[in-house]
Amino acid sequence: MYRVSEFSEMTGLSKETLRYYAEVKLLEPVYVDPKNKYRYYDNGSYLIAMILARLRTFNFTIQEMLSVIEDESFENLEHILNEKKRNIQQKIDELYGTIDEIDQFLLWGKEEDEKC
Amino acid sequence: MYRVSEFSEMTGLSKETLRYYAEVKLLEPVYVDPKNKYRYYDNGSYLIAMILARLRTFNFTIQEMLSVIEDESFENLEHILNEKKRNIQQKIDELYGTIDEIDQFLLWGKEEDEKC
DNA sequence: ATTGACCATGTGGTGCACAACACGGTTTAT
DNA sequence: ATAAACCGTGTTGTGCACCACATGGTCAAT
Repeated sequence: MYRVSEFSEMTGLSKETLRYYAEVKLLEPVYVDPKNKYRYYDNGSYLIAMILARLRTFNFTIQEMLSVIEDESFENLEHILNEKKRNIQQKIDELYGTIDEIDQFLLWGKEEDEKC
Repeated sequence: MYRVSEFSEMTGLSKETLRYYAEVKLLEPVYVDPKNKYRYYDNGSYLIAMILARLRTFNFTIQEMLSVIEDESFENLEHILNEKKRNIQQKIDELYGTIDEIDQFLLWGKEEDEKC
């Protein structure tokens, strides 16, 4: 059983982040001392925290992470990750589209120059 | 000289957006009636509003638009647009990086499966 | 003169994921 | 016992680009 400070160092998630994750039911402490209200985490928490930290680097939102966690067996994790990949690809396509638009705009500027 | 409502319809920028753009000195009305405080725009404003609307579709931030507008001759516009293109390309590269990371994570999951 | 459409200002809210306090209680080490 | 280190809650702030009021004044047409 680890207290927040220790768990924070173990996982790389700040105390505030841990508190927030508990608040949004993303990663709740396994035990809360009724006297202190001190929150305790264990090795199971650690495993989940590691996954969450990873998902965060994949730009997962809290909602998306919740959908991963709610499925305790992680059966859908692969599916969700593939969906995420498609989302990212879509963003990439949009960005390429923006580059195209900028190119057209630049081209339009040149044409105007020629007219003058 | 156009009043906000008319100018809003002409440009596709909402009244609130116009007000906000005036506040941040991005597009100020050419004339403000001292009695009314009514704000008036003209054809010059229209040209600038069109450019701003365009830049907005290119995901320009207010600060970036300001840097475009401050240079009244638009001499640096081409340069700024090219810089923007590089920024976008960088974001695209990052997103591809994220896809790679997800792929590695998925691969790691498969290896774990094999061990079991 | 009255009604409806227009205008301005000021304030608060939006979404996201926390960070940064302040305040007060608790635990641990000396 | 005392001080340092830790813990909790609650509240506010952050950045961005607006949107949505509420309030009160103004303009145009009838």
